[in-house]
Amino acid sequence: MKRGRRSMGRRNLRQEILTFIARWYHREKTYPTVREIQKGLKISSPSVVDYHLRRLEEEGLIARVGRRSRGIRLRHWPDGLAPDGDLIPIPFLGPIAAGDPIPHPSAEPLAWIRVPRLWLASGNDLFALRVQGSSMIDALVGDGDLIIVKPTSEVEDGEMAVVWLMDRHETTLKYVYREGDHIRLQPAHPAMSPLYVPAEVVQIQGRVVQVLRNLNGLPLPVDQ
Amino acid sequence: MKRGRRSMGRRNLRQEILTFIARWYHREKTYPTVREIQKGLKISSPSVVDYHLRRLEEEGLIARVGRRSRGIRLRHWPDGLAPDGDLIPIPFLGPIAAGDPIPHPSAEPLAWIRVPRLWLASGNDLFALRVQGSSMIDALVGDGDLIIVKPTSEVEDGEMAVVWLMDRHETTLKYVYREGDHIRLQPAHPAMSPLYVPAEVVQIQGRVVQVLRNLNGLPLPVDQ
DNA sequence: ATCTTAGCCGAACATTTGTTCGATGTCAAG
DNA sequence: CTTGACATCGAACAAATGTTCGGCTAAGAT
Repeated sequence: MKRGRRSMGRRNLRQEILTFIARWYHREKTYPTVREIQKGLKISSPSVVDYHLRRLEEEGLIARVGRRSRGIRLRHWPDGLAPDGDLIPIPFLGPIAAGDPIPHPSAEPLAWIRVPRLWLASGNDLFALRVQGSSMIDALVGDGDLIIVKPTSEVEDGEMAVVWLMDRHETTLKYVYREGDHIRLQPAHPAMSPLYVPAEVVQIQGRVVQVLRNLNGLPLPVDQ
Repeated sequence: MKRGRRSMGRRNLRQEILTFIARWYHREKTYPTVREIQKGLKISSPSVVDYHLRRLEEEGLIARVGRRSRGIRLRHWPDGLAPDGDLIPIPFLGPIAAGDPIPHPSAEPLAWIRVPRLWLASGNDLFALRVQGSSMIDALVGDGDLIIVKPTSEVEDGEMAVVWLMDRHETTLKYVYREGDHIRLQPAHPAMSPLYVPAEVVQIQGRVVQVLRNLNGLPLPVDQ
């Protein structure tokens, strides 16, 4: 942006128009007209707005739909103003208890849960499970909590993993630390002591990405 | 000159219009005009559409915004067609630790967190806090967790409340049960024993509606 | 200096769009 | 049959909206 134009206190109308459109969309659930932009930003003439809209369209930041009213569409949303619409559906694979292995990630989902995309770094192959019973309470996960898991067989030290202990036939949630040929499984609850087990008996099933607990009475909407 | 519309299968135009609007909104990210509805449903005149829109407005199913173009708004979405877009912004009021009282609900929010509306029954005056330290671990709430609170001074027996203990100057999260002139404060952790305190020292600050824990590395997006 | 370019301005034009109006059709209840 | 409600129809008006046009300004390039 080496536009010489900026020297004196010039307003950056292009940017203002973009965020105006985004904010309008949030408030009104629809896009503004040219003249609504004009009034909102105290611009003298609709032609000025049109002028900038054409530029923004050339830059690919917006699109315009024919001659229709409210024909502006945002293609790239200003920071922090991306529309709500960004929920990603995550397959819900069922309940999980200490005694059971987790369902295979490719299993047929029983339902879908929608989570704001912003909350999740790794978007792709996540799945959700509902914890049954109090067996995972040392991970601060209670009965009925929903956990979102990224399936993987490798985790970094210090990440919370879904672990299958082959010797005990047991699924638990623990922070994982490699220590030589053993693995330290550290409960999230600070008062609980860690478990040291040989690496061979530990099968990492996935990384716990998120824990959701709803005390509404409502279940987290794992349906339709 | 009579045209069409025999007494055979009367169409339910009201309903058709509603779902047409919803589908249009999904496809176009904006609401249709009267004439777009007319063409889409092959209605002969815009006045017919207007007629039904008025009725739908009387029934409270839609709202219309002045004389503006595309001024229709759906108030009740037909089944299954509600837009994903339904995140509600909740004010984030700051950190909370055992030693501190919670911020006043009307305080200036430090940030906003967006939560799917479906997850929350009581929509209106919720706010979010970030738990600091491990002092609330007997509520299965760890350091860094985000809790969403509905401010109220009354809770039902068995609901998890944000409690201010006046005698100890302490905030905790407990399940609350009234027992005579005492109150039983029950930790979520089943191994922990309950606390019995006189009703006078208990100040209910709110009801805990939701607990969110993110193990991504990312903080839960608590930004504008 | 002149030229060029991005940006601004006001007015006008051409559609699109919301809304009104009087008339007609349909059907069930009285 | 008559009546009244609900629904439809075509046409038109008036407001809104998208778009164009000629001219203007300021600043950098030549």
